[in-house]
Amino acid sequence: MFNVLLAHIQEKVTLSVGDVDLLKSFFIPKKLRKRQYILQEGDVCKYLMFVEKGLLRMYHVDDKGAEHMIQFAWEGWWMADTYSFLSGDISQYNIDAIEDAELLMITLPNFEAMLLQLPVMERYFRILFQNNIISKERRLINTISYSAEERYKRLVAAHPEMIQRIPQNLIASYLGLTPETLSRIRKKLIQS
Amino acid sequence: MFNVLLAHIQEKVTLSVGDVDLLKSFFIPKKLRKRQYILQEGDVCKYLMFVEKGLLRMYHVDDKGAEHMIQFAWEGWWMADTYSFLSGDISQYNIDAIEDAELLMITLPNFEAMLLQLPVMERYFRILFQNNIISKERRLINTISYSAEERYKRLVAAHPEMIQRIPQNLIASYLGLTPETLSRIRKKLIQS
DNA sequence: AAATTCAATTGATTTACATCAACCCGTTAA
DNA sequence: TTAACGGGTTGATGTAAATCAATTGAATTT
Repeated sequence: MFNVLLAHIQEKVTLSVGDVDLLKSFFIPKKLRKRQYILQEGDVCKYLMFVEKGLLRMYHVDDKGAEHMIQFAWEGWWMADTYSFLSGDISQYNIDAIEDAELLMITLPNFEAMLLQLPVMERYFRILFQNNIISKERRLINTISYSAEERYKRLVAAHPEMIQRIPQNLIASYLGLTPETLSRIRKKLIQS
Repeated sequence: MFNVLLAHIQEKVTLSVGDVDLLKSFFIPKKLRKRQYILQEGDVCKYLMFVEKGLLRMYHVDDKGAEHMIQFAWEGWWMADTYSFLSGDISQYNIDAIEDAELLMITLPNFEAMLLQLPVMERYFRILFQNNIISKERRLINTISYSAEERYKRLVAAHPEMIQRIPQNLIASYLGLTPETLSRIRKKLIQS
């Protein structure tokens, strides 16, 4: 159950055997069926979630009812509305499962306790957040600087796994496009 | 010289008098004139920079020579190409001064030494990076989900200081717009 | 104070992408 | 076995924002 999480942490920092047991005690395991919500707009995001298995998406629904994909997370990724989780304010976002999933979840009180009792986890999360900033920045540059076609090509180059695993209409939304536009772009790229 | 930085850190964590002296020793002060580069595309970002005074911008230049503003930083903000700084790879970005500036800079070796010698700074940077993720996520949602006019209105509401202090053509670029489009949006909003 | 550069505005035109609508295919389900 | 649904494609049309171009005004430099 904790295999993926422990591997992920031990890539970045060192844990003793005692640390591992203590660490595990802060988490709650949870299984999700495909299409099942774990966070809905208007609720507070009570957990930081690590994906042991499966695939999640976080998305925002705008005034016109259109969905905008913020993030995907599969094995080895964390997922949460960071702002809602840390502040306790209600979330603007939804999180649900694209594929059946197994999660390890931690509450804010447990997260804070964990950081105090296992100071090495401050380092783990600092590094994790660092990397997160880098990838968010990249994505932002891409959306601001490039055309739809270039954005898609860059995504294929940078994250081919995403293209394979995630339905095309969700990829379109992630790129800030309609499904029709992405379909036409792909057609054009295949032909040339 | 260290007033703004120390206040910023002590908002988030507690430093002893000894800590403060040690902390200061890791930083290099630097003054920048308006228009002066501190990072150019193709160079490695050697420093994490804290702005004590003045105003900086980080931007990306695309294939067609167009500039895209990634971030602004004034008193109390950190600035760097995080990826280049941490990885040592060359940067795709430029950083220069919009107004004369005074910086406190730290190298990667000193950054790492600081985190080891002052573990409380792990916490400070974890919190800093957390907040950074939240604001990057917000900006991304805005660019993906809203029209040009709505994006501008949301920026005015969220960061009125930015509108006052930063030239309009740079704001346009930050929003992913041409200066002409932003000018027309403003005209329309003033009239109504 | 003249000259040069930089920033903002306005108008005319173009274009990338969205929207609307119909249709197809494969899966799930009644 | 026939609906019903989700996901993808294709075509016709609309529109928000980009591009191109000219003008004015501010700010720097000489």
